[in-house]
Parts: sequence; C-alpha cells; structure tokens
Amino acid sequence: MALAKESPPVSSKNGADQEAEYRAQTRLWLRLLACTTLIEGELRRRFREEFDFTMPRFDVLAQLDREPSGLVLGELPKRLMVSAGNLTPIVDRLVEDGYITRTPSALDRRVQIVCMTVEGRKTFRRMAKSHGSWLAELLAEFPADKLDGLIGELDQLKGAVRDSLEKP
Amino acid sequence: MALAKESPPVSSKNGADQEAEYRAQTRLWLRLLACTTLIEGELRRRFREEFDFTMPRFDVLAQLDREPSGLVLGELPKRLMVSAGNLTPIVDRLVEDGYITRTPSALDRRVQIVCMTVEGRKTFRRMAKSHGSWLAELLAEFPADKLDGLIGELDQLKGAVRDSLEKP
DNA sequence: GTAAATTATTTTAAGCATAAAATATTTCGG
DNA sequence: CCGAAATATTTTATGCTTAAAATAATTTAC
Repeated sequence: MALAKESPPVSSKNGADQEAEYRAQTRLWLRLLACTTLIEGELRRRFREEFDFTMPRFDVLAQLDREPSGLVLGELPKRLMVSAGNLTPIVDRLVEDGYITRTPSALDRRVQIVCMTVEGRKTFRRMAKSHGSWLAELLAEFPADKLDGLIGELDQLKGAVRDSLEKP
Repeated sequence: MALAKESPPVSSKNGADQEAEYRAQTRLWLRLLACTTLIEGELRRRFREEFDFTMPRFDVLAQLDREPSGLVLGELPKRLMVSAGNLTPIVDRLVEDGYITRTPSALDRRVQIVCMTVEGRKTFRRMAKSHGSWLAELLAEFPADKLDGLIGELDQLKGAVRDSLEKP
C-alpha cells in the first residue's frame, strides 16, 4: 500500500494542541494527587487520634463487614488493590487484637478464610460512623449538587486508565 | 432568646437528602482514591523499571528543577506536603548519588540550601519526559475536551477541603 | 502415579511515611 | 547579656508498601 506524500499525522492534533493536552494531563494528575493526599492525611490523623487505628486496618474490616460468612484471604489484596505480602502483617495484627479470625479451609489447605468477629464488627461500625462524618465535614463546602457529576467523571477517568492498562 | 417549638433544623436538608449526600461523599472519596492509586501504582512501577528511581525522589528533583538558585531545605516538606523527617533520608541519598547538593547557609547555621547539580538536572529532564508520556498514555482514553472541566472541579474540591481544614 | 506447573500465602529486603523527641542555632524579652 | 521561646533539622520508633524469593499444597500432564 503506497503512502501519499503529505499524509496526515497519525494523531489529528497539531503540535500546539498536543502540548496543551500534555500540560492539562499533568495538571489533572497533580490535582488528583493533591486532593487525595489532603483528605487521606486528615482521615489518617483522625483515625490515629480518635481510635489509635490505621486506614489499612480499617479498609480490611470494611471489606469483611460486607461478608457475613467471611472471605477467602486471597480476595483481600485484589479488592484493596494492594500486594498480598502487604496484608500478612496487617491481618496478623487484626487477629491478635481479636477483630477477625483466620481459619484454614478444610478442602484446600493452602486457603484461609478470614471473618470478622462480633467485637470486630462492633468496633468497625463505630469507626465507620466517625469516618462518614469526618468525610462530610471535610467535603461540607463542596456543593452537594456537584457531587454526582464529579463522581461520574472520576468513574470515566478510572475506566479510561483501566483500559489503557489492560490493552497491552 | 427563646426557641420556636418547631424550629427548622440547622441544616436545610431533610433526613433522606442528608443520607444521600453522605453516600455520595463516600463514593466520591472512594473514586478519588481508586483513580489515584491506579495511576500512582503504574507510574511507580515504570519509574522503578525504567530508571530504578522512586516517585518521592522524582518529586524532590521536580521542585528543584524550577529553582535554579536552589531552595531552603525547609521549603521542601511544605511544597511536597510531607513531613520534614521524611525528607532527610531522601535528600541524603540524592546528595550521595550526586543529583543535588546540600550547603549550610552562612547567615543562619540552622538552615541548609539544596540545589540541583548539572547531572541531576540532566537526569531529571530525561525522567520528566518519560513521566509526561506515561501519563499521556494512561489518560489517552479520557476525552481531551473534558480535562479542563475535571481539573476545575478538583480545584474546587481541593479548595473546599482546605477551607474545612483551616476553619477550626 | 509421579514430575512439573500452578496457586495461596509468607518472608525478606529496601524504601516511604508519620509523630514525637532530640539537637543545634537563632531570636526575643527583660 | 542571658535565659526562654522559636526555628530548622535529624533521630527514633512504628507501620505501610512493594517486589522478589521462599514455602507449602494442589492440580495437571504424561
């Protein structure tokens, strides 16, 4: 197949547009990171001060709260988007503290089931309530009627990034 | 001052609206966190694979790249929104590796000035180029005409959170 | 049936992050 | 001037995070 002498560029954008998009993408990333860092730092601080608890520990409990019959341990790193090795000491400590149980599966001795205890559930519910009100406090000045719009755009962003990651 | 028997609630929202707003705020936070985690994880992976470098180290260089005459060390934790103690070993290693210099101020011996070396600047520019194109790749599927809108909303969100944090 | 591949989980090594305490220097009040 | 407060930075203790290697159990292929 012959190519025309002055074939259009692969992208339909010209150099200046491309540069502008580049800059906008970088700015988007920096804003995203700034917002997350700001909120995460404050939530972490309050978790520590109020409950002497960390967010990763809370996140594990949050997953288990939705699963009355417990969860296969290997499901946690997938849902929380962290590495498996990372969870080992966190789960260890939650077990030690009596918030969750870890029982080997009878069918497959490689597998373990983690499950919230009554005590764990009680503690989690109390913390979750505070977590919600802290978030409400932090986001109070953001107009409520813009929440859903922003959520939608972030969903779209997440989907776009996911697509890019899965393509290769 | 007497209160009317059926005084309106402090908030103008009724219970159901309040609950809906609560849920939307939580969802917004989870989306925000998911987007950031997704992008950050991929950028970190590529920094490590391509350059054997970490993002915190890159972030320090990025700040210094804009300051030809260097920066007071204490300015870094403020700009990067991390604790001062955190930066000590990172700066140490960047000095060891020859990317930056750290010189005590002659006027105030508590203060130190950090400044990028020629080698550091060269290395940073190379990495920054890749960083930009990785971001472009990750965000390629997100419509370019929505970038500025999302940036604006995130700016607003950041401002709202900042206000809430500064008020008390 | 058994060796090899796969799967679930833990361990290890390295680095980032924070809070709180420590150190060193400068500035301020009297 | 000199002790106290303030400022800049480092140290310490604790915990999160990853990647890669190790361990253990199961499944698959022959």
